[in-house]
Amino acid sequence: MTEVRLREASFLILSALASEPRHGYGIIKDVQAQSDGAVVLRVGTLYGALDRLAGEGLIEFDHEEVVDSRLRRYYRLSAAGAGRLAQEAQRSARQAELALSRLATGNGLLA
Amino acid sequence: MTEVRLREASFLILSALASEPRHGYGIIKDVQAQSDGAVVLRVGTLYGALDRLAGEGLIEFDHEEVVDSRLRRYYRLSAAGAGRLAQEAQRSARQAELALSRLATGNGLLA
DNA sequence: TGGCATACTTCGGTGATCGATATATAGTTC
DNA sequence: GAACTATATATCGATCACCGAAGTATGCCA
Repeated sequence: MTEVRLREASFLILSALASEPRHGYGIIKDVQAQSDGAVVLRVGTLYGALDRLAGEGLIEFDHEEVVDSRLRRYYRLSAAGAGRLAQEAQRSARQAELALSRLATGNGLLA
Repeated sequence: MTEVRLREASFLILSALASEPRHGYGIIKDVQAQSDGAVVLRVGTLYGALDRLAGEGLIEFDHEEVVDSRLRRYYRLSAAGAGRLAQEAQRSARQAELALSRLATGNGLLA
């Protein structure tokens, strides 16, 4: 376990890129849509995380394009990023399942 | 979204207490067992988190006992903590499921 | 006697995220 | 045409959860 765990924001960014390459603002919108508006990814978090994730090789620069005179910089998930995301998602799912089963096992804590 | 999200360590602590009241060292052991040894909760993280979670009303002091001349301070999950854990676990499970389904939708990223 | 497991305390460091500010274009509403 | 919202990226100081390490102490086992 020297491996550093993914924070939630990083997880959501990788998840956003798992469906298709997206640009920064598109990632923010996807994360918001993904969670029914519950999770708002801050720009300060996003652009910092994008640099870091690219540095770790989990995402890659895809291409740039200009739409309505505005630059869009697209990123895609790398193979390493996909593997990492899959691993984290499985771990996360196991933890969630365990927590829910423990809560359900009549300890009277849940109404 | 003013609500602060649970970090992984805090989630695992609440999950450990979801089955029964435990003392600090017992929580560390449970988290380790929960994850087949993959997640090691550090003592510095634990005792800090315990104070914080108690301050937020998510866990409560249960009782103290002395076993083999060593003090054990037990904590239990509060009703608020159980609700919060359930909510976080459901959100986490949804996110994990979505990420996995996106990865599986033939983007060629996963071998 | 030395080592390992148990058990809690404290505290400095780090880094991911927050929150705010900045710049710029396009479209909408009054 | 002024004001506002949405789109789009950049930057930077502050915060705080978590890490990592060291300390104190007891009991058990070889």
